[in-house]
Amino acid sequence: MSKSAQKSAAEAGATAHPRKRVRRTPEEAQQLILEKAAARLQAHGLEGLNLTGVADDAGISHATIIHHFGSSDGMRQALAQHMTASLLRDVMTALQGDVTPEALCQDLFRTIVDNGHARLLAWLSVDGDQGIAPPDPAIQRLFAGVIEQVARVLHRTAHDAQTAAELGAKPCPEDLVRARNIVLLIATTAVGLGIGGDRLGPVLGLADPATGEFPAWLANLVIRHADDSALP
Amino acid sequence: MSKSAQKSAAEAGATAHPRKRVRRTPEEAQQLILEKAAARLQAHGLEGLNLTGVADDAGISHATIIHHFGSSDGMRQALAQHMTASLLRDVMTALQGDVTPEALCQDLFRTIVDNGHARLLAWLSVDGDQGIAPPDPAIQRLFAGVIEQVARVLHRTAHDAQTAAELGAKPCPEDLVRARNIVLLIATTAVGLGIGGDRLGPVLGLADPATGEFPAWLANLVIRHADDSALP
DNA sequence: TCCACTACTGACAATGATGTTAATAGTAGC
DNA sequence: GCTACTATTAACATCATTGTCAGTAGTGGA
Repeated sequence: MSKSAQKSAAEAGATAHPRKRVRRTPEEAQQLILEKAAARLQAHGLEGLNLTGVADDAGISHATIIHHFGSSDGMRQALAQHMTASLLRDVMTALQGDVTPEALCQDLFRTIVDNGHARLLAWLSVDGDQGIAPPDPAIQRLFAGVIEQVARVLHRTAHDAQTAAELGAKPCPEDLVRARNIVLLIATTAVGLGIGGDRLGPVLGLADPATGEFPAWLANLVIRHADDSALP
Repeated sequence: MSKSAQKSAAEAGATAHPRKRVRRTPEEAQQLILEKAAARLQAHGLEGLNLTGVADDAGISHATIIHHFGSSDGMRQALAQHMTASLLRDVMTALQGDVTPEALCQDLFRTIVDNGHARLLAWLSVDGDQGIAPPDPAIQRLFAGVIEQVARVLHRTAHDAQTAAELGAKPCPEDLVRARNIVLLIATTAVGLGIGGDRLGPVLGLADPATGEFPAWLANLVIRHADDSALP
């Protein structure tokens, strides 16, 4: 039981001096808290994502976190939304650039596994007071953008039509349907890898599923299937 | 916060009578505990999977669980192995029967989502003292069997060779490689769906990802790709 | 300068989970 | 029946975390 890594440099002195107060705007305070929370998640896993731990790292009292997020669960929900949005923005950028699907999958899986997105989502799903909160509108828009962009890539791959005009045009409905399925597949796979990949891989004879050849295989599978029609 | 559903019928009287003791063999006791634990997991989610809760449901004291499994974490590890083995046996049976891949995927996903396999794995990965324990030899064998059987199905689909002789033969190495990837893909997807499927689906415009057409789409994608060669 | 507002804090209470221990009670073997 | 063994138990001790509350201290606006 690795119940270490608590309490940062704060309160090293013997006599408990009242802490020097720093007054921030609510936005600044929330930003600071989410920053430290994300760092703790990555460094110590989810058990490090508690009020006192995050508060210590941020140099504030845990009551302050409750003040801003309402509860411990509120903090984690906010962090999940924060991380998801950031991740989706990265994916969007990659999709708009000239990153190959293989490279995108590899990057995405590695990021999710390393940064703990999957585990945070898992925690919320498992222990959260209200499960995973419904994504806010900004995240919904980001997802919609990713789907649309994937549909464009599918269309391009299938028809070899690379003119700027066609790429800018609205994707056709069939491509959108495929894109939805593909995004769901990639997202769920990423979460699954983040949770059980390190155990599942060795059992299946695949050393490091999140960074080995599996992501490339998956990307290839999805892309090559792009020009197939729907179910027979 | 549904913090109810604690304490079963036990100890309803005012005066705390000493509990009637039932002495079981260790196997019986462990069986009973795992049974009640699985039921609690399905009914109340993971927060119901604690010593006192399971003990109350089983009509025993929580110290008994510690006696048999060493710790709270030990109980959950054992439950994970128990459920995984049971699930793999079901998959094996389905693969050996004449179940279509689409139906198999749908069944598998629904089972995992409903029974909480994914969430339990998630918990172990997230909060477990030692993460997810390495699968025991029995589970390793089950996985190997599933991979081999999937390889056979791939071979059959690709070459249309349905003679009993060919089906019984050892699968060729390329089929095995594909089977490994496919099993990993299906497994991680199942876990991902169990964790975030209910939130992810609506966002992506897919109502019920675990039981809708997504599983069939995925099975189809995997099977139709079976005769493709490796990465280009 | 003063004042209202609120971000912030320390101390406390409540909770609930986990694990330990010494004692108790079934049960198998003699 | 007696005894050794151990499954089982109640009570206790520990611990972490969460949340509350009344008071404190920065800060912007008058």
